[in-house]
Amino acid sequence: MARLGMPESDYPDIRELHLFSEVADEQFMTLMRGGYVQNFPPRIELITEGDSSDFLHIVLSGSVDLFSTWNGRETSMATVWPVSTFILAATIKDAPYLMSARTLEKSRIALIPSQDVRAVFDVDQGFARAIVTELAQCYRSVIKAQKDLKLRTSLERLANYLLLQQRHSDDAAEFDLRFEKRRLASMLGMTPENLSRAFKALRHYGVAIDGNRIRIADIEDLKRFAKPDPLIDDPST
Amino acid sequence: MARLGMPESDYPDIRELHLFSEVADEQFMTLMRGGYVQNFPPRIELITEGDSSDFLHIVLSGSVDLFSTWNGRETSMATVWPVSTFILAATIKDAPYLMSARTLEKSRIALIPSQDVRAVFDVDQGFARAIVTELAQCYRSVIKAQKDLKLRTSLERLANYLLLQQRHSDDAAEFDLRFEKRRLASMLGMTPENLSRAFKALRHYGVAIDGNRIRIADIEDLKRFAKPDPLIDDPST
DNA sequence: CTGATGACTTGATTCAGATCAAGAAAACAG
DNA sequence: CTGTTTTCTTGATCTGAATCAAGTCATCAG
Repeated sequence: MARLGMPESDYPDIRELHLFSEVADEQFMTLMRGGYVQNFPPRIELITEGDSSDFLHIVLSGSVDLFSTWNGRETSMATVWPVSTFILAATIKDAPYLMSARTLEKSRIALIPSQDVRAVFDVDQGFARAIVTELAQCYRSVIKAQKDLKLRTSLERLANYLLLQQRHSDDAAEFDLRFEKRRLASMLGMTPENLSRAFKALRHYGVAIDGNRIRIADIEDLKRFAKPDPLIDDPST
Repeated sequence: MARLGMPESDYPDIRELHLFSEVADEQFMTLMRGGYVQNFPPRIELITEGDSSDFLHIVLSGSVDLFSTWNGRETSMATVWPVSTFILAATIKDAPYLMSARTLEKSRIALIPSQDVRAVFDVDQGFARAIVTELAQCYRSVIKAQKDLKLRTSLERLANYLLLQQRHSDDAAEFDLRFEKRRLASMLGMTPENLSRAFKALRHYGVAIDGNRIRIADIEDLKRFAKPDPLIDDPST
């Protein structure tokens, strides 16, 4: 967890992010020079909801769980994979975090002071445009998640999640779940026990599970049940 | 529903919107000249999810329900009151609508061609900045809604909704519900039957209901149950 | 006023999903 | 390798909420 300056070797990965690709060189260097990089062990809480947003975070490697709590309950809201940013909205608005974040595994995180982000946003047209696109994308993702939650049962959510993960694995008939089941359950808005039962229930539609390994015998069969909809399940639109 | 040009009398209301307040006069006029205004009767579907986003919509009077459907089910996602815009994200991204919209009552709606919005966005720094703020605000609103849904029971959601409406009514002990109960139920993610029972259940915490009239006998009592949290319930943060 | 329509309420029942409890399997530390 | 811890699974039970079915109330056109 030692504090390092931002190593130049990390610049290219960040530069390739949609968010930074159109920033002028000079402004990009301003952001990089002001930022730094930390390596975190697993399960470290990076930010806590309610705190003020001092840094824009970028996951360079590992993964990060965004979660929220209320009245002793907790729920996973999203998982952030490399290379992407999180809590952009709070940074831009200079408002408190609405979600907490913790590392899921050993992770390398870049931190860029929020005031630098806001300053560059004010002077760099390309950066401003990229931020707009990014925020619009984030907004639409959450809307899709909300539709998923309000319109589907937990079994339907799981079925569609599996179809999406399969596409993510180049349509292979077999693939591994990307994270542990207890968190998957929380993401899908259900308990671990119920997830276990849901996997069993999907056997009727040709889904076999062995540990983290998923095998989908007949995609069309599963699709008939899951009824995937690009307006909910397609992350790109 | 007759098509009108945009009457100049509507300019001031739109100009006062946060989104347009920083736009240069010239660009503002461009947007206004390209737009137009329509009056719609109640329950007219303005846009349908999946369609391409040709216009940015602005509610000048009346109100609009944003809802989504899947597999024969339907849910209300949000209600838009004057004067504000909707489907900004789709307009900016030039992506299909994720939600449908219908008027709840007789409503006056301004429509501004999406391509004009994108064009002005490209040349007007003040507009770009306002769009970012607006999108960040929208994003955070949906995150709050999702926390509300995932972390609370329907009874808790109703209790917090009532507390919010009361604040909205200048903390009066009595106030009217702003829309019909069947839509409130859908907004809160429950059935009309269950909403009815939820109102009865809240009598234990001093909530009296007569038609659309709500009376909260002891706010502190209700708060003890509802446990309102600014990170979920405060629309301004 | 009267009948019709749609909104709301109430009760009975069903169902999805949570909770509780315990055991099995896997991961991990020493 | 061994004991410990954690995750995962399975079964039993409970609960929040949906559904089904009637009935009440309000609104409104004629």
